[in-house]
Amino acid sequence: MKIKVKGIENQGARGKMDLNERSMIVLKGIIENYIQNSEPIGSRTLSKSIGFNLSPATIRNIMSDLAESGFLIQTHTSAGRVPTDKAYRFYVDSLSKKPAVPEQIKQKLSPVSNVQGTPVEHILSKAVHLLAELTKFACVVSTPKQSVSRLQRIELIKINEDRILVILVTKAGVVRDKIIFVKENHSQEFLNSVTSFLNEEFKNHSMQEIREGIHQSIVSDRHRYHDLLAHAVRLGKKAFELNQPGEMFIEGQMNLLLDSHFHEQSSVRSLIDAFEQKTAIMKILDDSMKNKGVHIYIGIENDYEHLHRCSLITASYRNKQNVLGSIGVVGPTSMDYKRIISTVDYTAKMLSKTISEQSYD
Amino acid sequence: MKIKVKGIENQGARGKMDLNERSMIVLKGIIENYIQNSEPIGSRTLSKSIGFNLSPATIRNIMSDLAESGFLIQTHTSAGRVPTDKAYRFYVDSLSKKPAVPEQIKQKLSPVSNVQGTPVEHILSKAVHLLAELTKFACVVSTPKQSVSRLQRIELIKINEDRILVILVTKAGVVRDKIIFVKENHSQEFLNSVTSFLNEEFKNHSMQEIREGIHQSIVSDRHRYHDLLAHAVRLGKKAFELNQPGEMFIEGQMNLLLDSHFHEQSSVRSLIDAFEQKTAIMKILDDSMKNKGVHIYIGIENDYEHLHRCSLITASYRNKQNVLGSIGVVGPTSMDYKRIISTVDYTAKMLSKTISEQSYD
DNA sequence: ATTAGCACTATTCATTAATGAGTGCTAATA
DNA sequence: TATTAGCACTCATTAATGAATAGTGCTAAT
Repeated sequence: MKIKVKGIENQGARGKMDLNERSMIVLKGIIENYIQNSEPIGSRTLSKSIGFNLSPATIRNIMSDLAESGFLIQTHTSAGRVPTDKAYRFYVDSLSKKPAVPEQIKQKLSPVSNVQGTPVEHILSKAVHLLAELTKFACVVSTPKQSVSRLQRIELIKINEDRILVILVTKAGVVRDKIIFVKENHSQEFLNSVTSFLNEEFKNHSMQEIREGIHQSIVSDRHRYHDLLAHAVRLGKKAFELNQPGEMFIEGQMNLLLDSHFHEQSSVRSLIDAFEQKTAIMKILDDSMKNKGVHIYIGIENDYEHLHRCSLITASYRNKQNVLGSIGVVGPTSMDYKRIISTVDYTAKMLSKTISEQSYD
Repeated sequence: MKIKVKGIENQGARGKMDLNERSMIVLKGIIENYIQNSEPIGSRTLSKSIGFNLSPATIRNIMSDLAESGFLIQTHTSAGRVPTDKAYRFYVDSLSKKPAVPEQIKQKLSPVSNVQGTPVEHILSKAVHLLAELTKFACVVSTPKQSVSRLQRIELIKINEDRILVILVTKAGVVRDKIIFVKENHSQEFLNSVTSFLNEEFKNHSMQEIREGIHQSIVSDRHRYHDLLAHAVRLGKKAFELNQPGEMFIEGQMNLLLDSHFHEQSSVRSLIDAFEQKTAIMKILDDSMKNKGVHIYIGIENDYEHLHRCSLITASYRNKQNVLGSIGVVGPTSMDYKRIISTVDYTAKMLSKTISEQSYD
């Protein structure tokens, strides 16, 4: 991932820098210009706009080298050169890790924290909405993962002879419900016993732990409960089964189709597919939950082919205990990385703060 | 809304029909062709495609009349004519109210009914997803209205000294949660008393009724409860306050931008705006809940200016007791009304059936 | 009342030429 | 030896032109 330059080691007239560094400047110049204007810049214009005193011809040589080592490509013979994914990768790696967040953006995102007693889903959807408005790209957020979140409370409510409504409240403040079907006709009183047993036993444990431990935990308590026990095992098992796939909110998809980089028929189809299937983007969001900080997936780095012309900037959000989910931006590879990275980072932090305050601890 | 024709009353050679009826046939022909091909049809081609033996010249005269009475417009002097909103209105009004649903569509929608124990939101999102896939337009569905749905159960769960989690379960199978903030530090036991009081008092009542009646109902019971009462009033009031705006799921927005009718810059902007704001579409969905059956809003008939180039086809869905919400399609005014109407109608019915089965009765 | 025929109009498409941005190479330069 | 000026070349974009086409409107004949 290092820049490769033709093997000339001479220090230039201005002493300070070798060729290597100089070509980095040129590359950066090209990238930033392309990000701004979405069109290739010529050697002449670049030679003026760049701080250095370099003639167009020299820049042409450098550009030629950069093209050879895979940082630039030409769409046709006499067109300017355009950055490749490799170039963007170099660019974002060279950015200082913590870009400042403009005050204006902070202002616009402030409504996220202004949510007394709203369900987590609403906070998420507000956040992703604002993010889309700010970035003018498509934005996604995954809802808190059930498996890692810890149990605050479980309720079993009898619906009729064979149906029980299960409500799971997690520490993260997420309420999940589902219906389970049973063969025996339990009374609500009986369900209440089971409920308090399950609450007592499993409060503060993660869903994952509960699913894994429910059998043995109950078995070890066998002498305490009798008839209750067998049923509690059965009900609990069903209740804690997670059968809901992770959800995802999407906003601003239409912004993408407006973007000049996706004007071709084929790109549009790809995008529609990517957002219709959801699984690919979901996987990336899941992946980004593994490590802290902002994650950047540039073009071809995405496993999913339909996203090869996109970059994704994601960051996980969390409460005090756990990483819960991820929020991110999907845009063209030529997006303004500085701005988007800082915005996503800030949004994720706001989200974490807000949700932590709402969490049930 | 009647067709206006130049006042010639003579019965033609083929006897059966006067001019009025004949021009209707012509109009219908133009509309159906335009729906199919998205481009104006000429008098010559139309004269062949139409069943009648009418010369192009005659058709031109008729078209001229239709244009004069506002059913057709010309984009430029020598172009074919294109149907106006008025024409589409005539067209859908002339359709038999119950078009058949193709078996293929029924097949594709069958997954909607295949949902053991899934929350209503998931059913809705699956339905709207499939509808978008089928119609290739943008589709929307509103979540069940809180106000009309009847209470199945309320739960009050203590979170900490000043926060209580309220869970409302409605007969429709919707679970809503929110946190309320209180000044007094109630024990969970106390909350349990309040809970069972509220459940006993208000089960099977609509949220609307509860909100209106909570005061007097409790007052009339004053002699039964003492300290409990004052608090129950306070808590209940907060608990049943609806502070969540109606939600809406959207799918397939991107399909619209692919459509040739929205290729102009300005149309695209309008669409993005309409889907970003949501309120306008939400209002239409709400409106369509008032009456049974399929509702059709054509172009200019929509109050919201940004939707003037769209038609909306909506239908409400319900459980056994109440109308809950609406599902609909947003497409160009030149959509294939026959197909879309029957598809939306069928989807709404499937949805009603599925949700009724899941409802808690 | 209907229709054939013709003049008229506007779009669309392909062709052409002019323009211009940008590169690659070579020879001159510091 | 690195840099630069100069020039030829390529390719895309644009505008202008003209032919072909689809369609109407009107008038006169049926």
